[in-house]
Amino acid sequence: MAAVAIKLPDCPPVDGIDPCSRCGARSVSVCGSLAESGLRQLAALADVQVVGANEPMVREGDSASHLFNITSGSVRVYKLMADGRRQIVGFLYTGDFLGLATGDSYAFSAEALEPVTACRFRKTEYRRLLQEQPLLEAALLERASHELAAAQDQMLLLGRKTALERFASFLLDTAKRQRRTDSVHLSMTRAEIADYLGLTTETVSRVTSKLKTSGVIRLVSLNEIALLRPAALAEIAEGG
Amino acid sequence: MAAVAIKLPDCPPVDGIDPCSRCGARSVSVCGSLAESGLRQLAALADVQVVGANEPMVREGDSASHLFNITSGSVRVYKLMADGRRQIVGFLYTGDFLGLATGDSYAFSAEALEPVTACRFRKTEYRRLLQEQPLLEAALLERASHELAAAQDQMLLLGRKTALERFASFLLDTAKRQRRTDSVHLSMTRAEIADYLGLTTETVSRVTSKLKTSGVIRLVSLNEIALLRPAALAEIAEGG
DNA sequence: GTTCATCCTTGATCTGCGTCAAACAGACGG
DNA sequence: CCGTCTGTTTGACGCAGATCAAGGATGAAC
Repeated sequence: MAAVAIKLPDCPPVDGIDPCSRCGARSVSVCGSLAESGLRQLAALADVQVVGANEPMVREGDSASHLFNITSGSVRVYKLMADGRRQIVGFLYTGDFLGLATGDSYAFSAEALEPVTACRFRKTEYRRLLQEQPLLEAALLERASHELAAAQDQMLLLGRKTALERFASFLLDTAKRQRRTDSVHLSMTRAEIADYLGLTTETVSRVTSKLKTSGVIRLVSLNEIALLRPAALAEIAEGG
Repeated sequence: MAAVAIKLPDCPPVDGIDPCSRCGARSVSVCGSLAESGLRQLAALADVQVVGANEPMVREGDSASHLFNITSGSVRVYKLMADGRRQIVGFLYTGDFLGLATGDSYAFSAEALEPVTACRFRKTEYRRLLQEQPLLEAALLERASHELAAAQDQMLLLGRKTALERFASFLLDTAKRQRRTDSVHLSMTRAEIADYLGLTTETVSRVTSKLKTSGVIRLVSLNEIALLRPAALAEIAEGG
């Protein structure tokens, strides 16, 4: 089934009942930078989109007509080579923005990892709004800066870290993004972790076992990992 | 010797003789987005900095007090691990902006590859100017988007490409940034190329020889490579 | 509960690139 | 011109992680 896009009714100017004001993602999104009036303008441009697990949101090469703000769920963003090699360039969660690194056409594909809701904007309309809302533009620039810094961390990881260091870094980073310190929930498969870390499924499985055996982590379930010794994990992640 | 920073005299409001209007980098920099008045404001904030080859511009961990616009020369931007492993996350050339991916402190070091001139700005002052000059902010956001897309390409390269594919990609990308199609000038050493591509000096040397032997490139000198068959190089870069 | 499909783990073997080592080539000062 | 220094190239060998292969766990459908 294709992703569903529902056009919201134009927001009536009644404080407190527009969709954004009740949106749980607002505090962690770029739209959190906007005041009432700006928020109403933004809401007027938004399609609320519901995407089922493993359904596509954008496809590499397609004309980059839309931008997205993830309001719940998680997303894999990846690039493919002609022979099928895949590099996942990021996982997105509630509050993340999809479409920053975009020219005329998308340079990546994005699919829901688990059911996703997102606000979808026409790029042209969003651009126009940015001109009127410098706070939103500043928030986007801030977000882009953080993503760029994260991308540089990932380059260090992919270019210079060992398999064990990569996985340790991944666990810590994911925990941090989930605002947790002693456990991580993994909404992706081992194969997806591998394609994010520049490894294979087997290697991810092996380093998981290694950390388990050495008492640094514990598998509560397949997707839930307890970080028993976060400091040791950090030490490993930095090559210590 | 430490980098020299010269404070420019406040620009007199005489058209045509302020430093920016004669700056060769303007057309390829974010400041190209500014009109006369904005440009004068920007010039008033700028220190013109001259940095000798291999001298530092920013050091990882230092408080991120300045931003830079490279007006000539080239720069290596890199991250280090505790044991000395280095990942070069980018090479900067004329027109490039240094400091986008920056929080409170620099997450990378940057050093001149060859003698560099740059406009240096206090971050606090630059931020204030951004609020008054939405065109500049938009240009920066645009720049950040491009860098993010480039970072994703680099993740694919580091995570999934072979040594030969990495080097071919590097040659094409560098040629493109130099607006050339049939030759590349390399202002960095083999070791620096290696640290950019997640390889070793020896491997870079070996793949260079391989491309040379197969007639795809020719070494005009150590730093000047002729691209004899650019299409073949592109094919290799994409894994074809 | 049973069946099926998907995902995960573990073991054996292979290989691309790293490591170690040595010769070679420009650049520069004297 | 020669010696020195730094950077590059090439060869021999080793290893981290890929590949190949086989079981084991998990969960959804019925």
